[in-house]
Amino acid sequence: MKQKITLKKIAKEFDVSISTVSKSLKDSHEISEELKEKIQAFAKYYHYKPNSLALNLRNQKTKTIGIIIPQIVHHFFTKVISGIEKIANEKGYNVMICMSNESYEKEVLNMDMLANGIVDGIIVSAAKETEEKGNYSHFKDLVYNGIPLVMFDRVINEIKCNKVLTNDIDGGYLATKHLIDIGCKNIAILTTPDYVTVGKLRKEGYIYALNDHNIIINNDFIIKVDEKQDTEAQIKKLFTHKNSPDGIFAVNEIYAAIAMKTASKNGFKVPDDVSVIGFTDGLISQYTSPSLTTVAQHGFHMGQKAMELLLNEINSQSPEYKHKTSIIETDLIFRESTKKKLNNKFNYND
Amino acid sequence: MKQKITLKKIAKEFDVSISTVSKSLKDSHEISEELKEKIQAFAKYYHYKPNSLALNLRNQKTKTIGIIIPQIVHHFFTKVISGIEKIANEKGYNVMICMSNESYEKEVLNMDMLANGIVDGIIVSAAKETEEKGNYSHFKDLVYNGIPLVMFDRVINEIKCNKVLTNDIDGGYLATKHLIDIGCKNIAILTTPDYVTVGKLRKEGYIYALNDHNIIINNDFIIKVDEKQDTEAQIKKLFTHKNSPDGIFAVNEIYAAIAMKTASKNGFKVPDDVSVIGFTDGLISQYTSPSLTTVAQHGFHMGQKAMELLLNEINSQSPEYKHKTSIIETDLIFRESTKKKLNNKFNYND
DNA sequence: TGAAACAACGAAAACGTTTTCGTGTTAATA
DNA sequence: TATTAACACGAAAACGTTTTCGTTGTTTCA
Repeated sequence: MKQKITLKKIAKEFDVSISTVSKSLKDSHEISEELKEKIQAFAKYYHYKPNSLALNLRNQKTKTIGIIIPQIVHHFFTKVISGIEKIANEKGYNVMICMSNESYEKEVLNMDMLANGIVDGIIVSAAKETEEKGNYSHFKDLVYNGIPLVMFDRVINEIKCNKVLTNDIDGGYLATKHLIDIGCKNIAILTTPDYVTVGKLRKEGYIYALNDHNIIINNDFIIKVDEKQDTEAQIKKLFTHKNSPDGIFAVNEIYAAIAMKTASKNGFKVPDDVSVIGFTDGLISQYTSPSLTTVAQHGFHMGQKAMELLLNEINSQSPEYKHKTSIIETDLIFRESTKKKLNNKFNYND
Repeated sequence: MKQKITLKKIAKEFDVSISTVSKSLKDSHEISEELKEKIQAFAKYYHYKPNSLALNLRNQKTKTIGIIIPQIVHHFFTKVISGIEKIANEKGYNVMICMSNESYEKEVLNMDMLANGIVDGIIVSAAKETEEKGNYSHFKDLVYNGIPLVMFDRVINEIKCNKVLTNDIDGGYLATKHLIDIGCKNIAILTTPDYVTVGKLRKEGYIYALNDHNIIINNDFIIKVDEKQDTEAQIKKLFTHKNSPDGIFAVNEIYAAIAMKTASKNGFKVPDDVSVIGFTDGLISQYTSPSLTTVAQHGFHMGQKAMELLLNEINSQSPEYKHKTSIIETDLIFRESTKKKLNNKFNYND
């Protein structure tokens, strides 16, 4: 591999000192116009670019931030990344993305790697395994070392850092209430095991909504999907029961899509026999048919907010920076997988 | 922000030299057991980790590779990233992902940024704008500077570097031939403008297949989707024509999904009235209904291959490394959006 | 003519490592 | 007792920058 051109090499070429070259390229008044021009021309010809590593080392900052996400093949996370990247770019920052693949060990590894000087701050969404294990010492170390940190979506309460989260409870409530509003009586939920915080919270919203409307919770209608098993088989139970649901709230769009397919296969029409509502406004929701009514999570906005909070902390000089938590509200997007609202009587709740 | 612990600080603490500390932490035999233990304990207590920037600068390599992709909210690209990341990880490399957002300028910017020492090699898929402009000097500079480079999917022929590409012509051929095989006579294609190479190639495959089966090309059936306009409106023309297609080949899954919706809206049933086949096996293809027959592009595999080629070049000492081109074949995935193959007569082509 | 000002450049430190090559002390050997 | 080996450590260079603070040699002014 060809050797890159450096200040030292230019210096040798003109038989001057490194300082002189550096100053010339910065157009310093200390250097004669004549010499400057020659050096600048030479540098340009050889495409001289200062070595970033050296600069970063000297400046003790890299203008790079790190992101650790559980998965990259995931619409929501890529939306968040886009949001982060937009703000980062506007402020002259670069972005380094790492994947934990939902593994605790990889999350720790990535964090160690990022924390050793190569980034000015870190944005992370916790791996499922981390949430399951409950071992958060790597986050604590990060905070202890004073490295700016923002957690988003899958945040950990006991870590003192900036946080950006979806109002999951409210989202779950909204979704469930919408099913109630359109006349559903038997409302099921497809959720995750409780250690996945967002699933748990969305389920709480579901329960609040049912309680508020005096609907009795039916535990047969709460399906905690185990992803190690066959998802469809677990959902199928809903339709083979004696009383099947007329509304389904899925905490993500994959579960919603599978629910719609499973419903069809078992002779239930969406939305006539059963209304389905999802969470996260991804591609599936838009392009499946019937298209999916869903709770929009505004991932792009979350990313922007996360980056803003991170920049705040990075640029804050004060040693006892005050961490912020930003809650992003959800919105319902009405599409074809839920029945239209009944308009033949007044709805005092509106 | 708290100051990070460094060799220098440890050295001062024990009133020894930096070298002694460094050697102690590397468990060098040159240092007495007694001192080593003390220093190691101290370092561990304060979570000492060598500064990566300093190490990278010294070693003249970073064990990091850069990826530049046009978009991140895109199933195929995230699949490729996963593949790259898997191999990278196995070999102890980290991955830095940048987005060009299909912009030539951002592509150049990202490349300049990566090329200044912070990565050992770069994997890139060109932005649409770059393909449109035809200005490839940033790639040439990279190669000129001897920085290992792999291009994938959207590759540029005249750049001398490693390449990984989908057999797009063959994929287009396969898709079209399948439509012919199931009995379609009027086959339309939804493609991109010609400057998007992959779209152009897939269209070529389409044309080859039609020619091979003596079907006359109908220019009304070749829709080059202009994404600045309303996509659905452009597709709708197909169904309002006097003779509408009974088969549609879409060069990506979004176009396919929109085609299916548009067909439905205009009273055409999929697959009974019109069979639809897509390209790229993404989430939409799997979860839409009817689920989409599609040409699988094997993004994960492409990513793995790209990383392997890159590592080959990085680890190659020889100055005139021989670049390789790896072509990844496509596969048809049969689902519900195309009619079943007719089995009532022998098909000698099978 | 002497001091002061200025122009044009170089030396060196600093960022944090690793590693080669000393160097001084003690112990073993001839 | 003189030489050598082993031991335990330090100095310094190197990676590539930037920047502060000299250090020259020339010019200006009283």
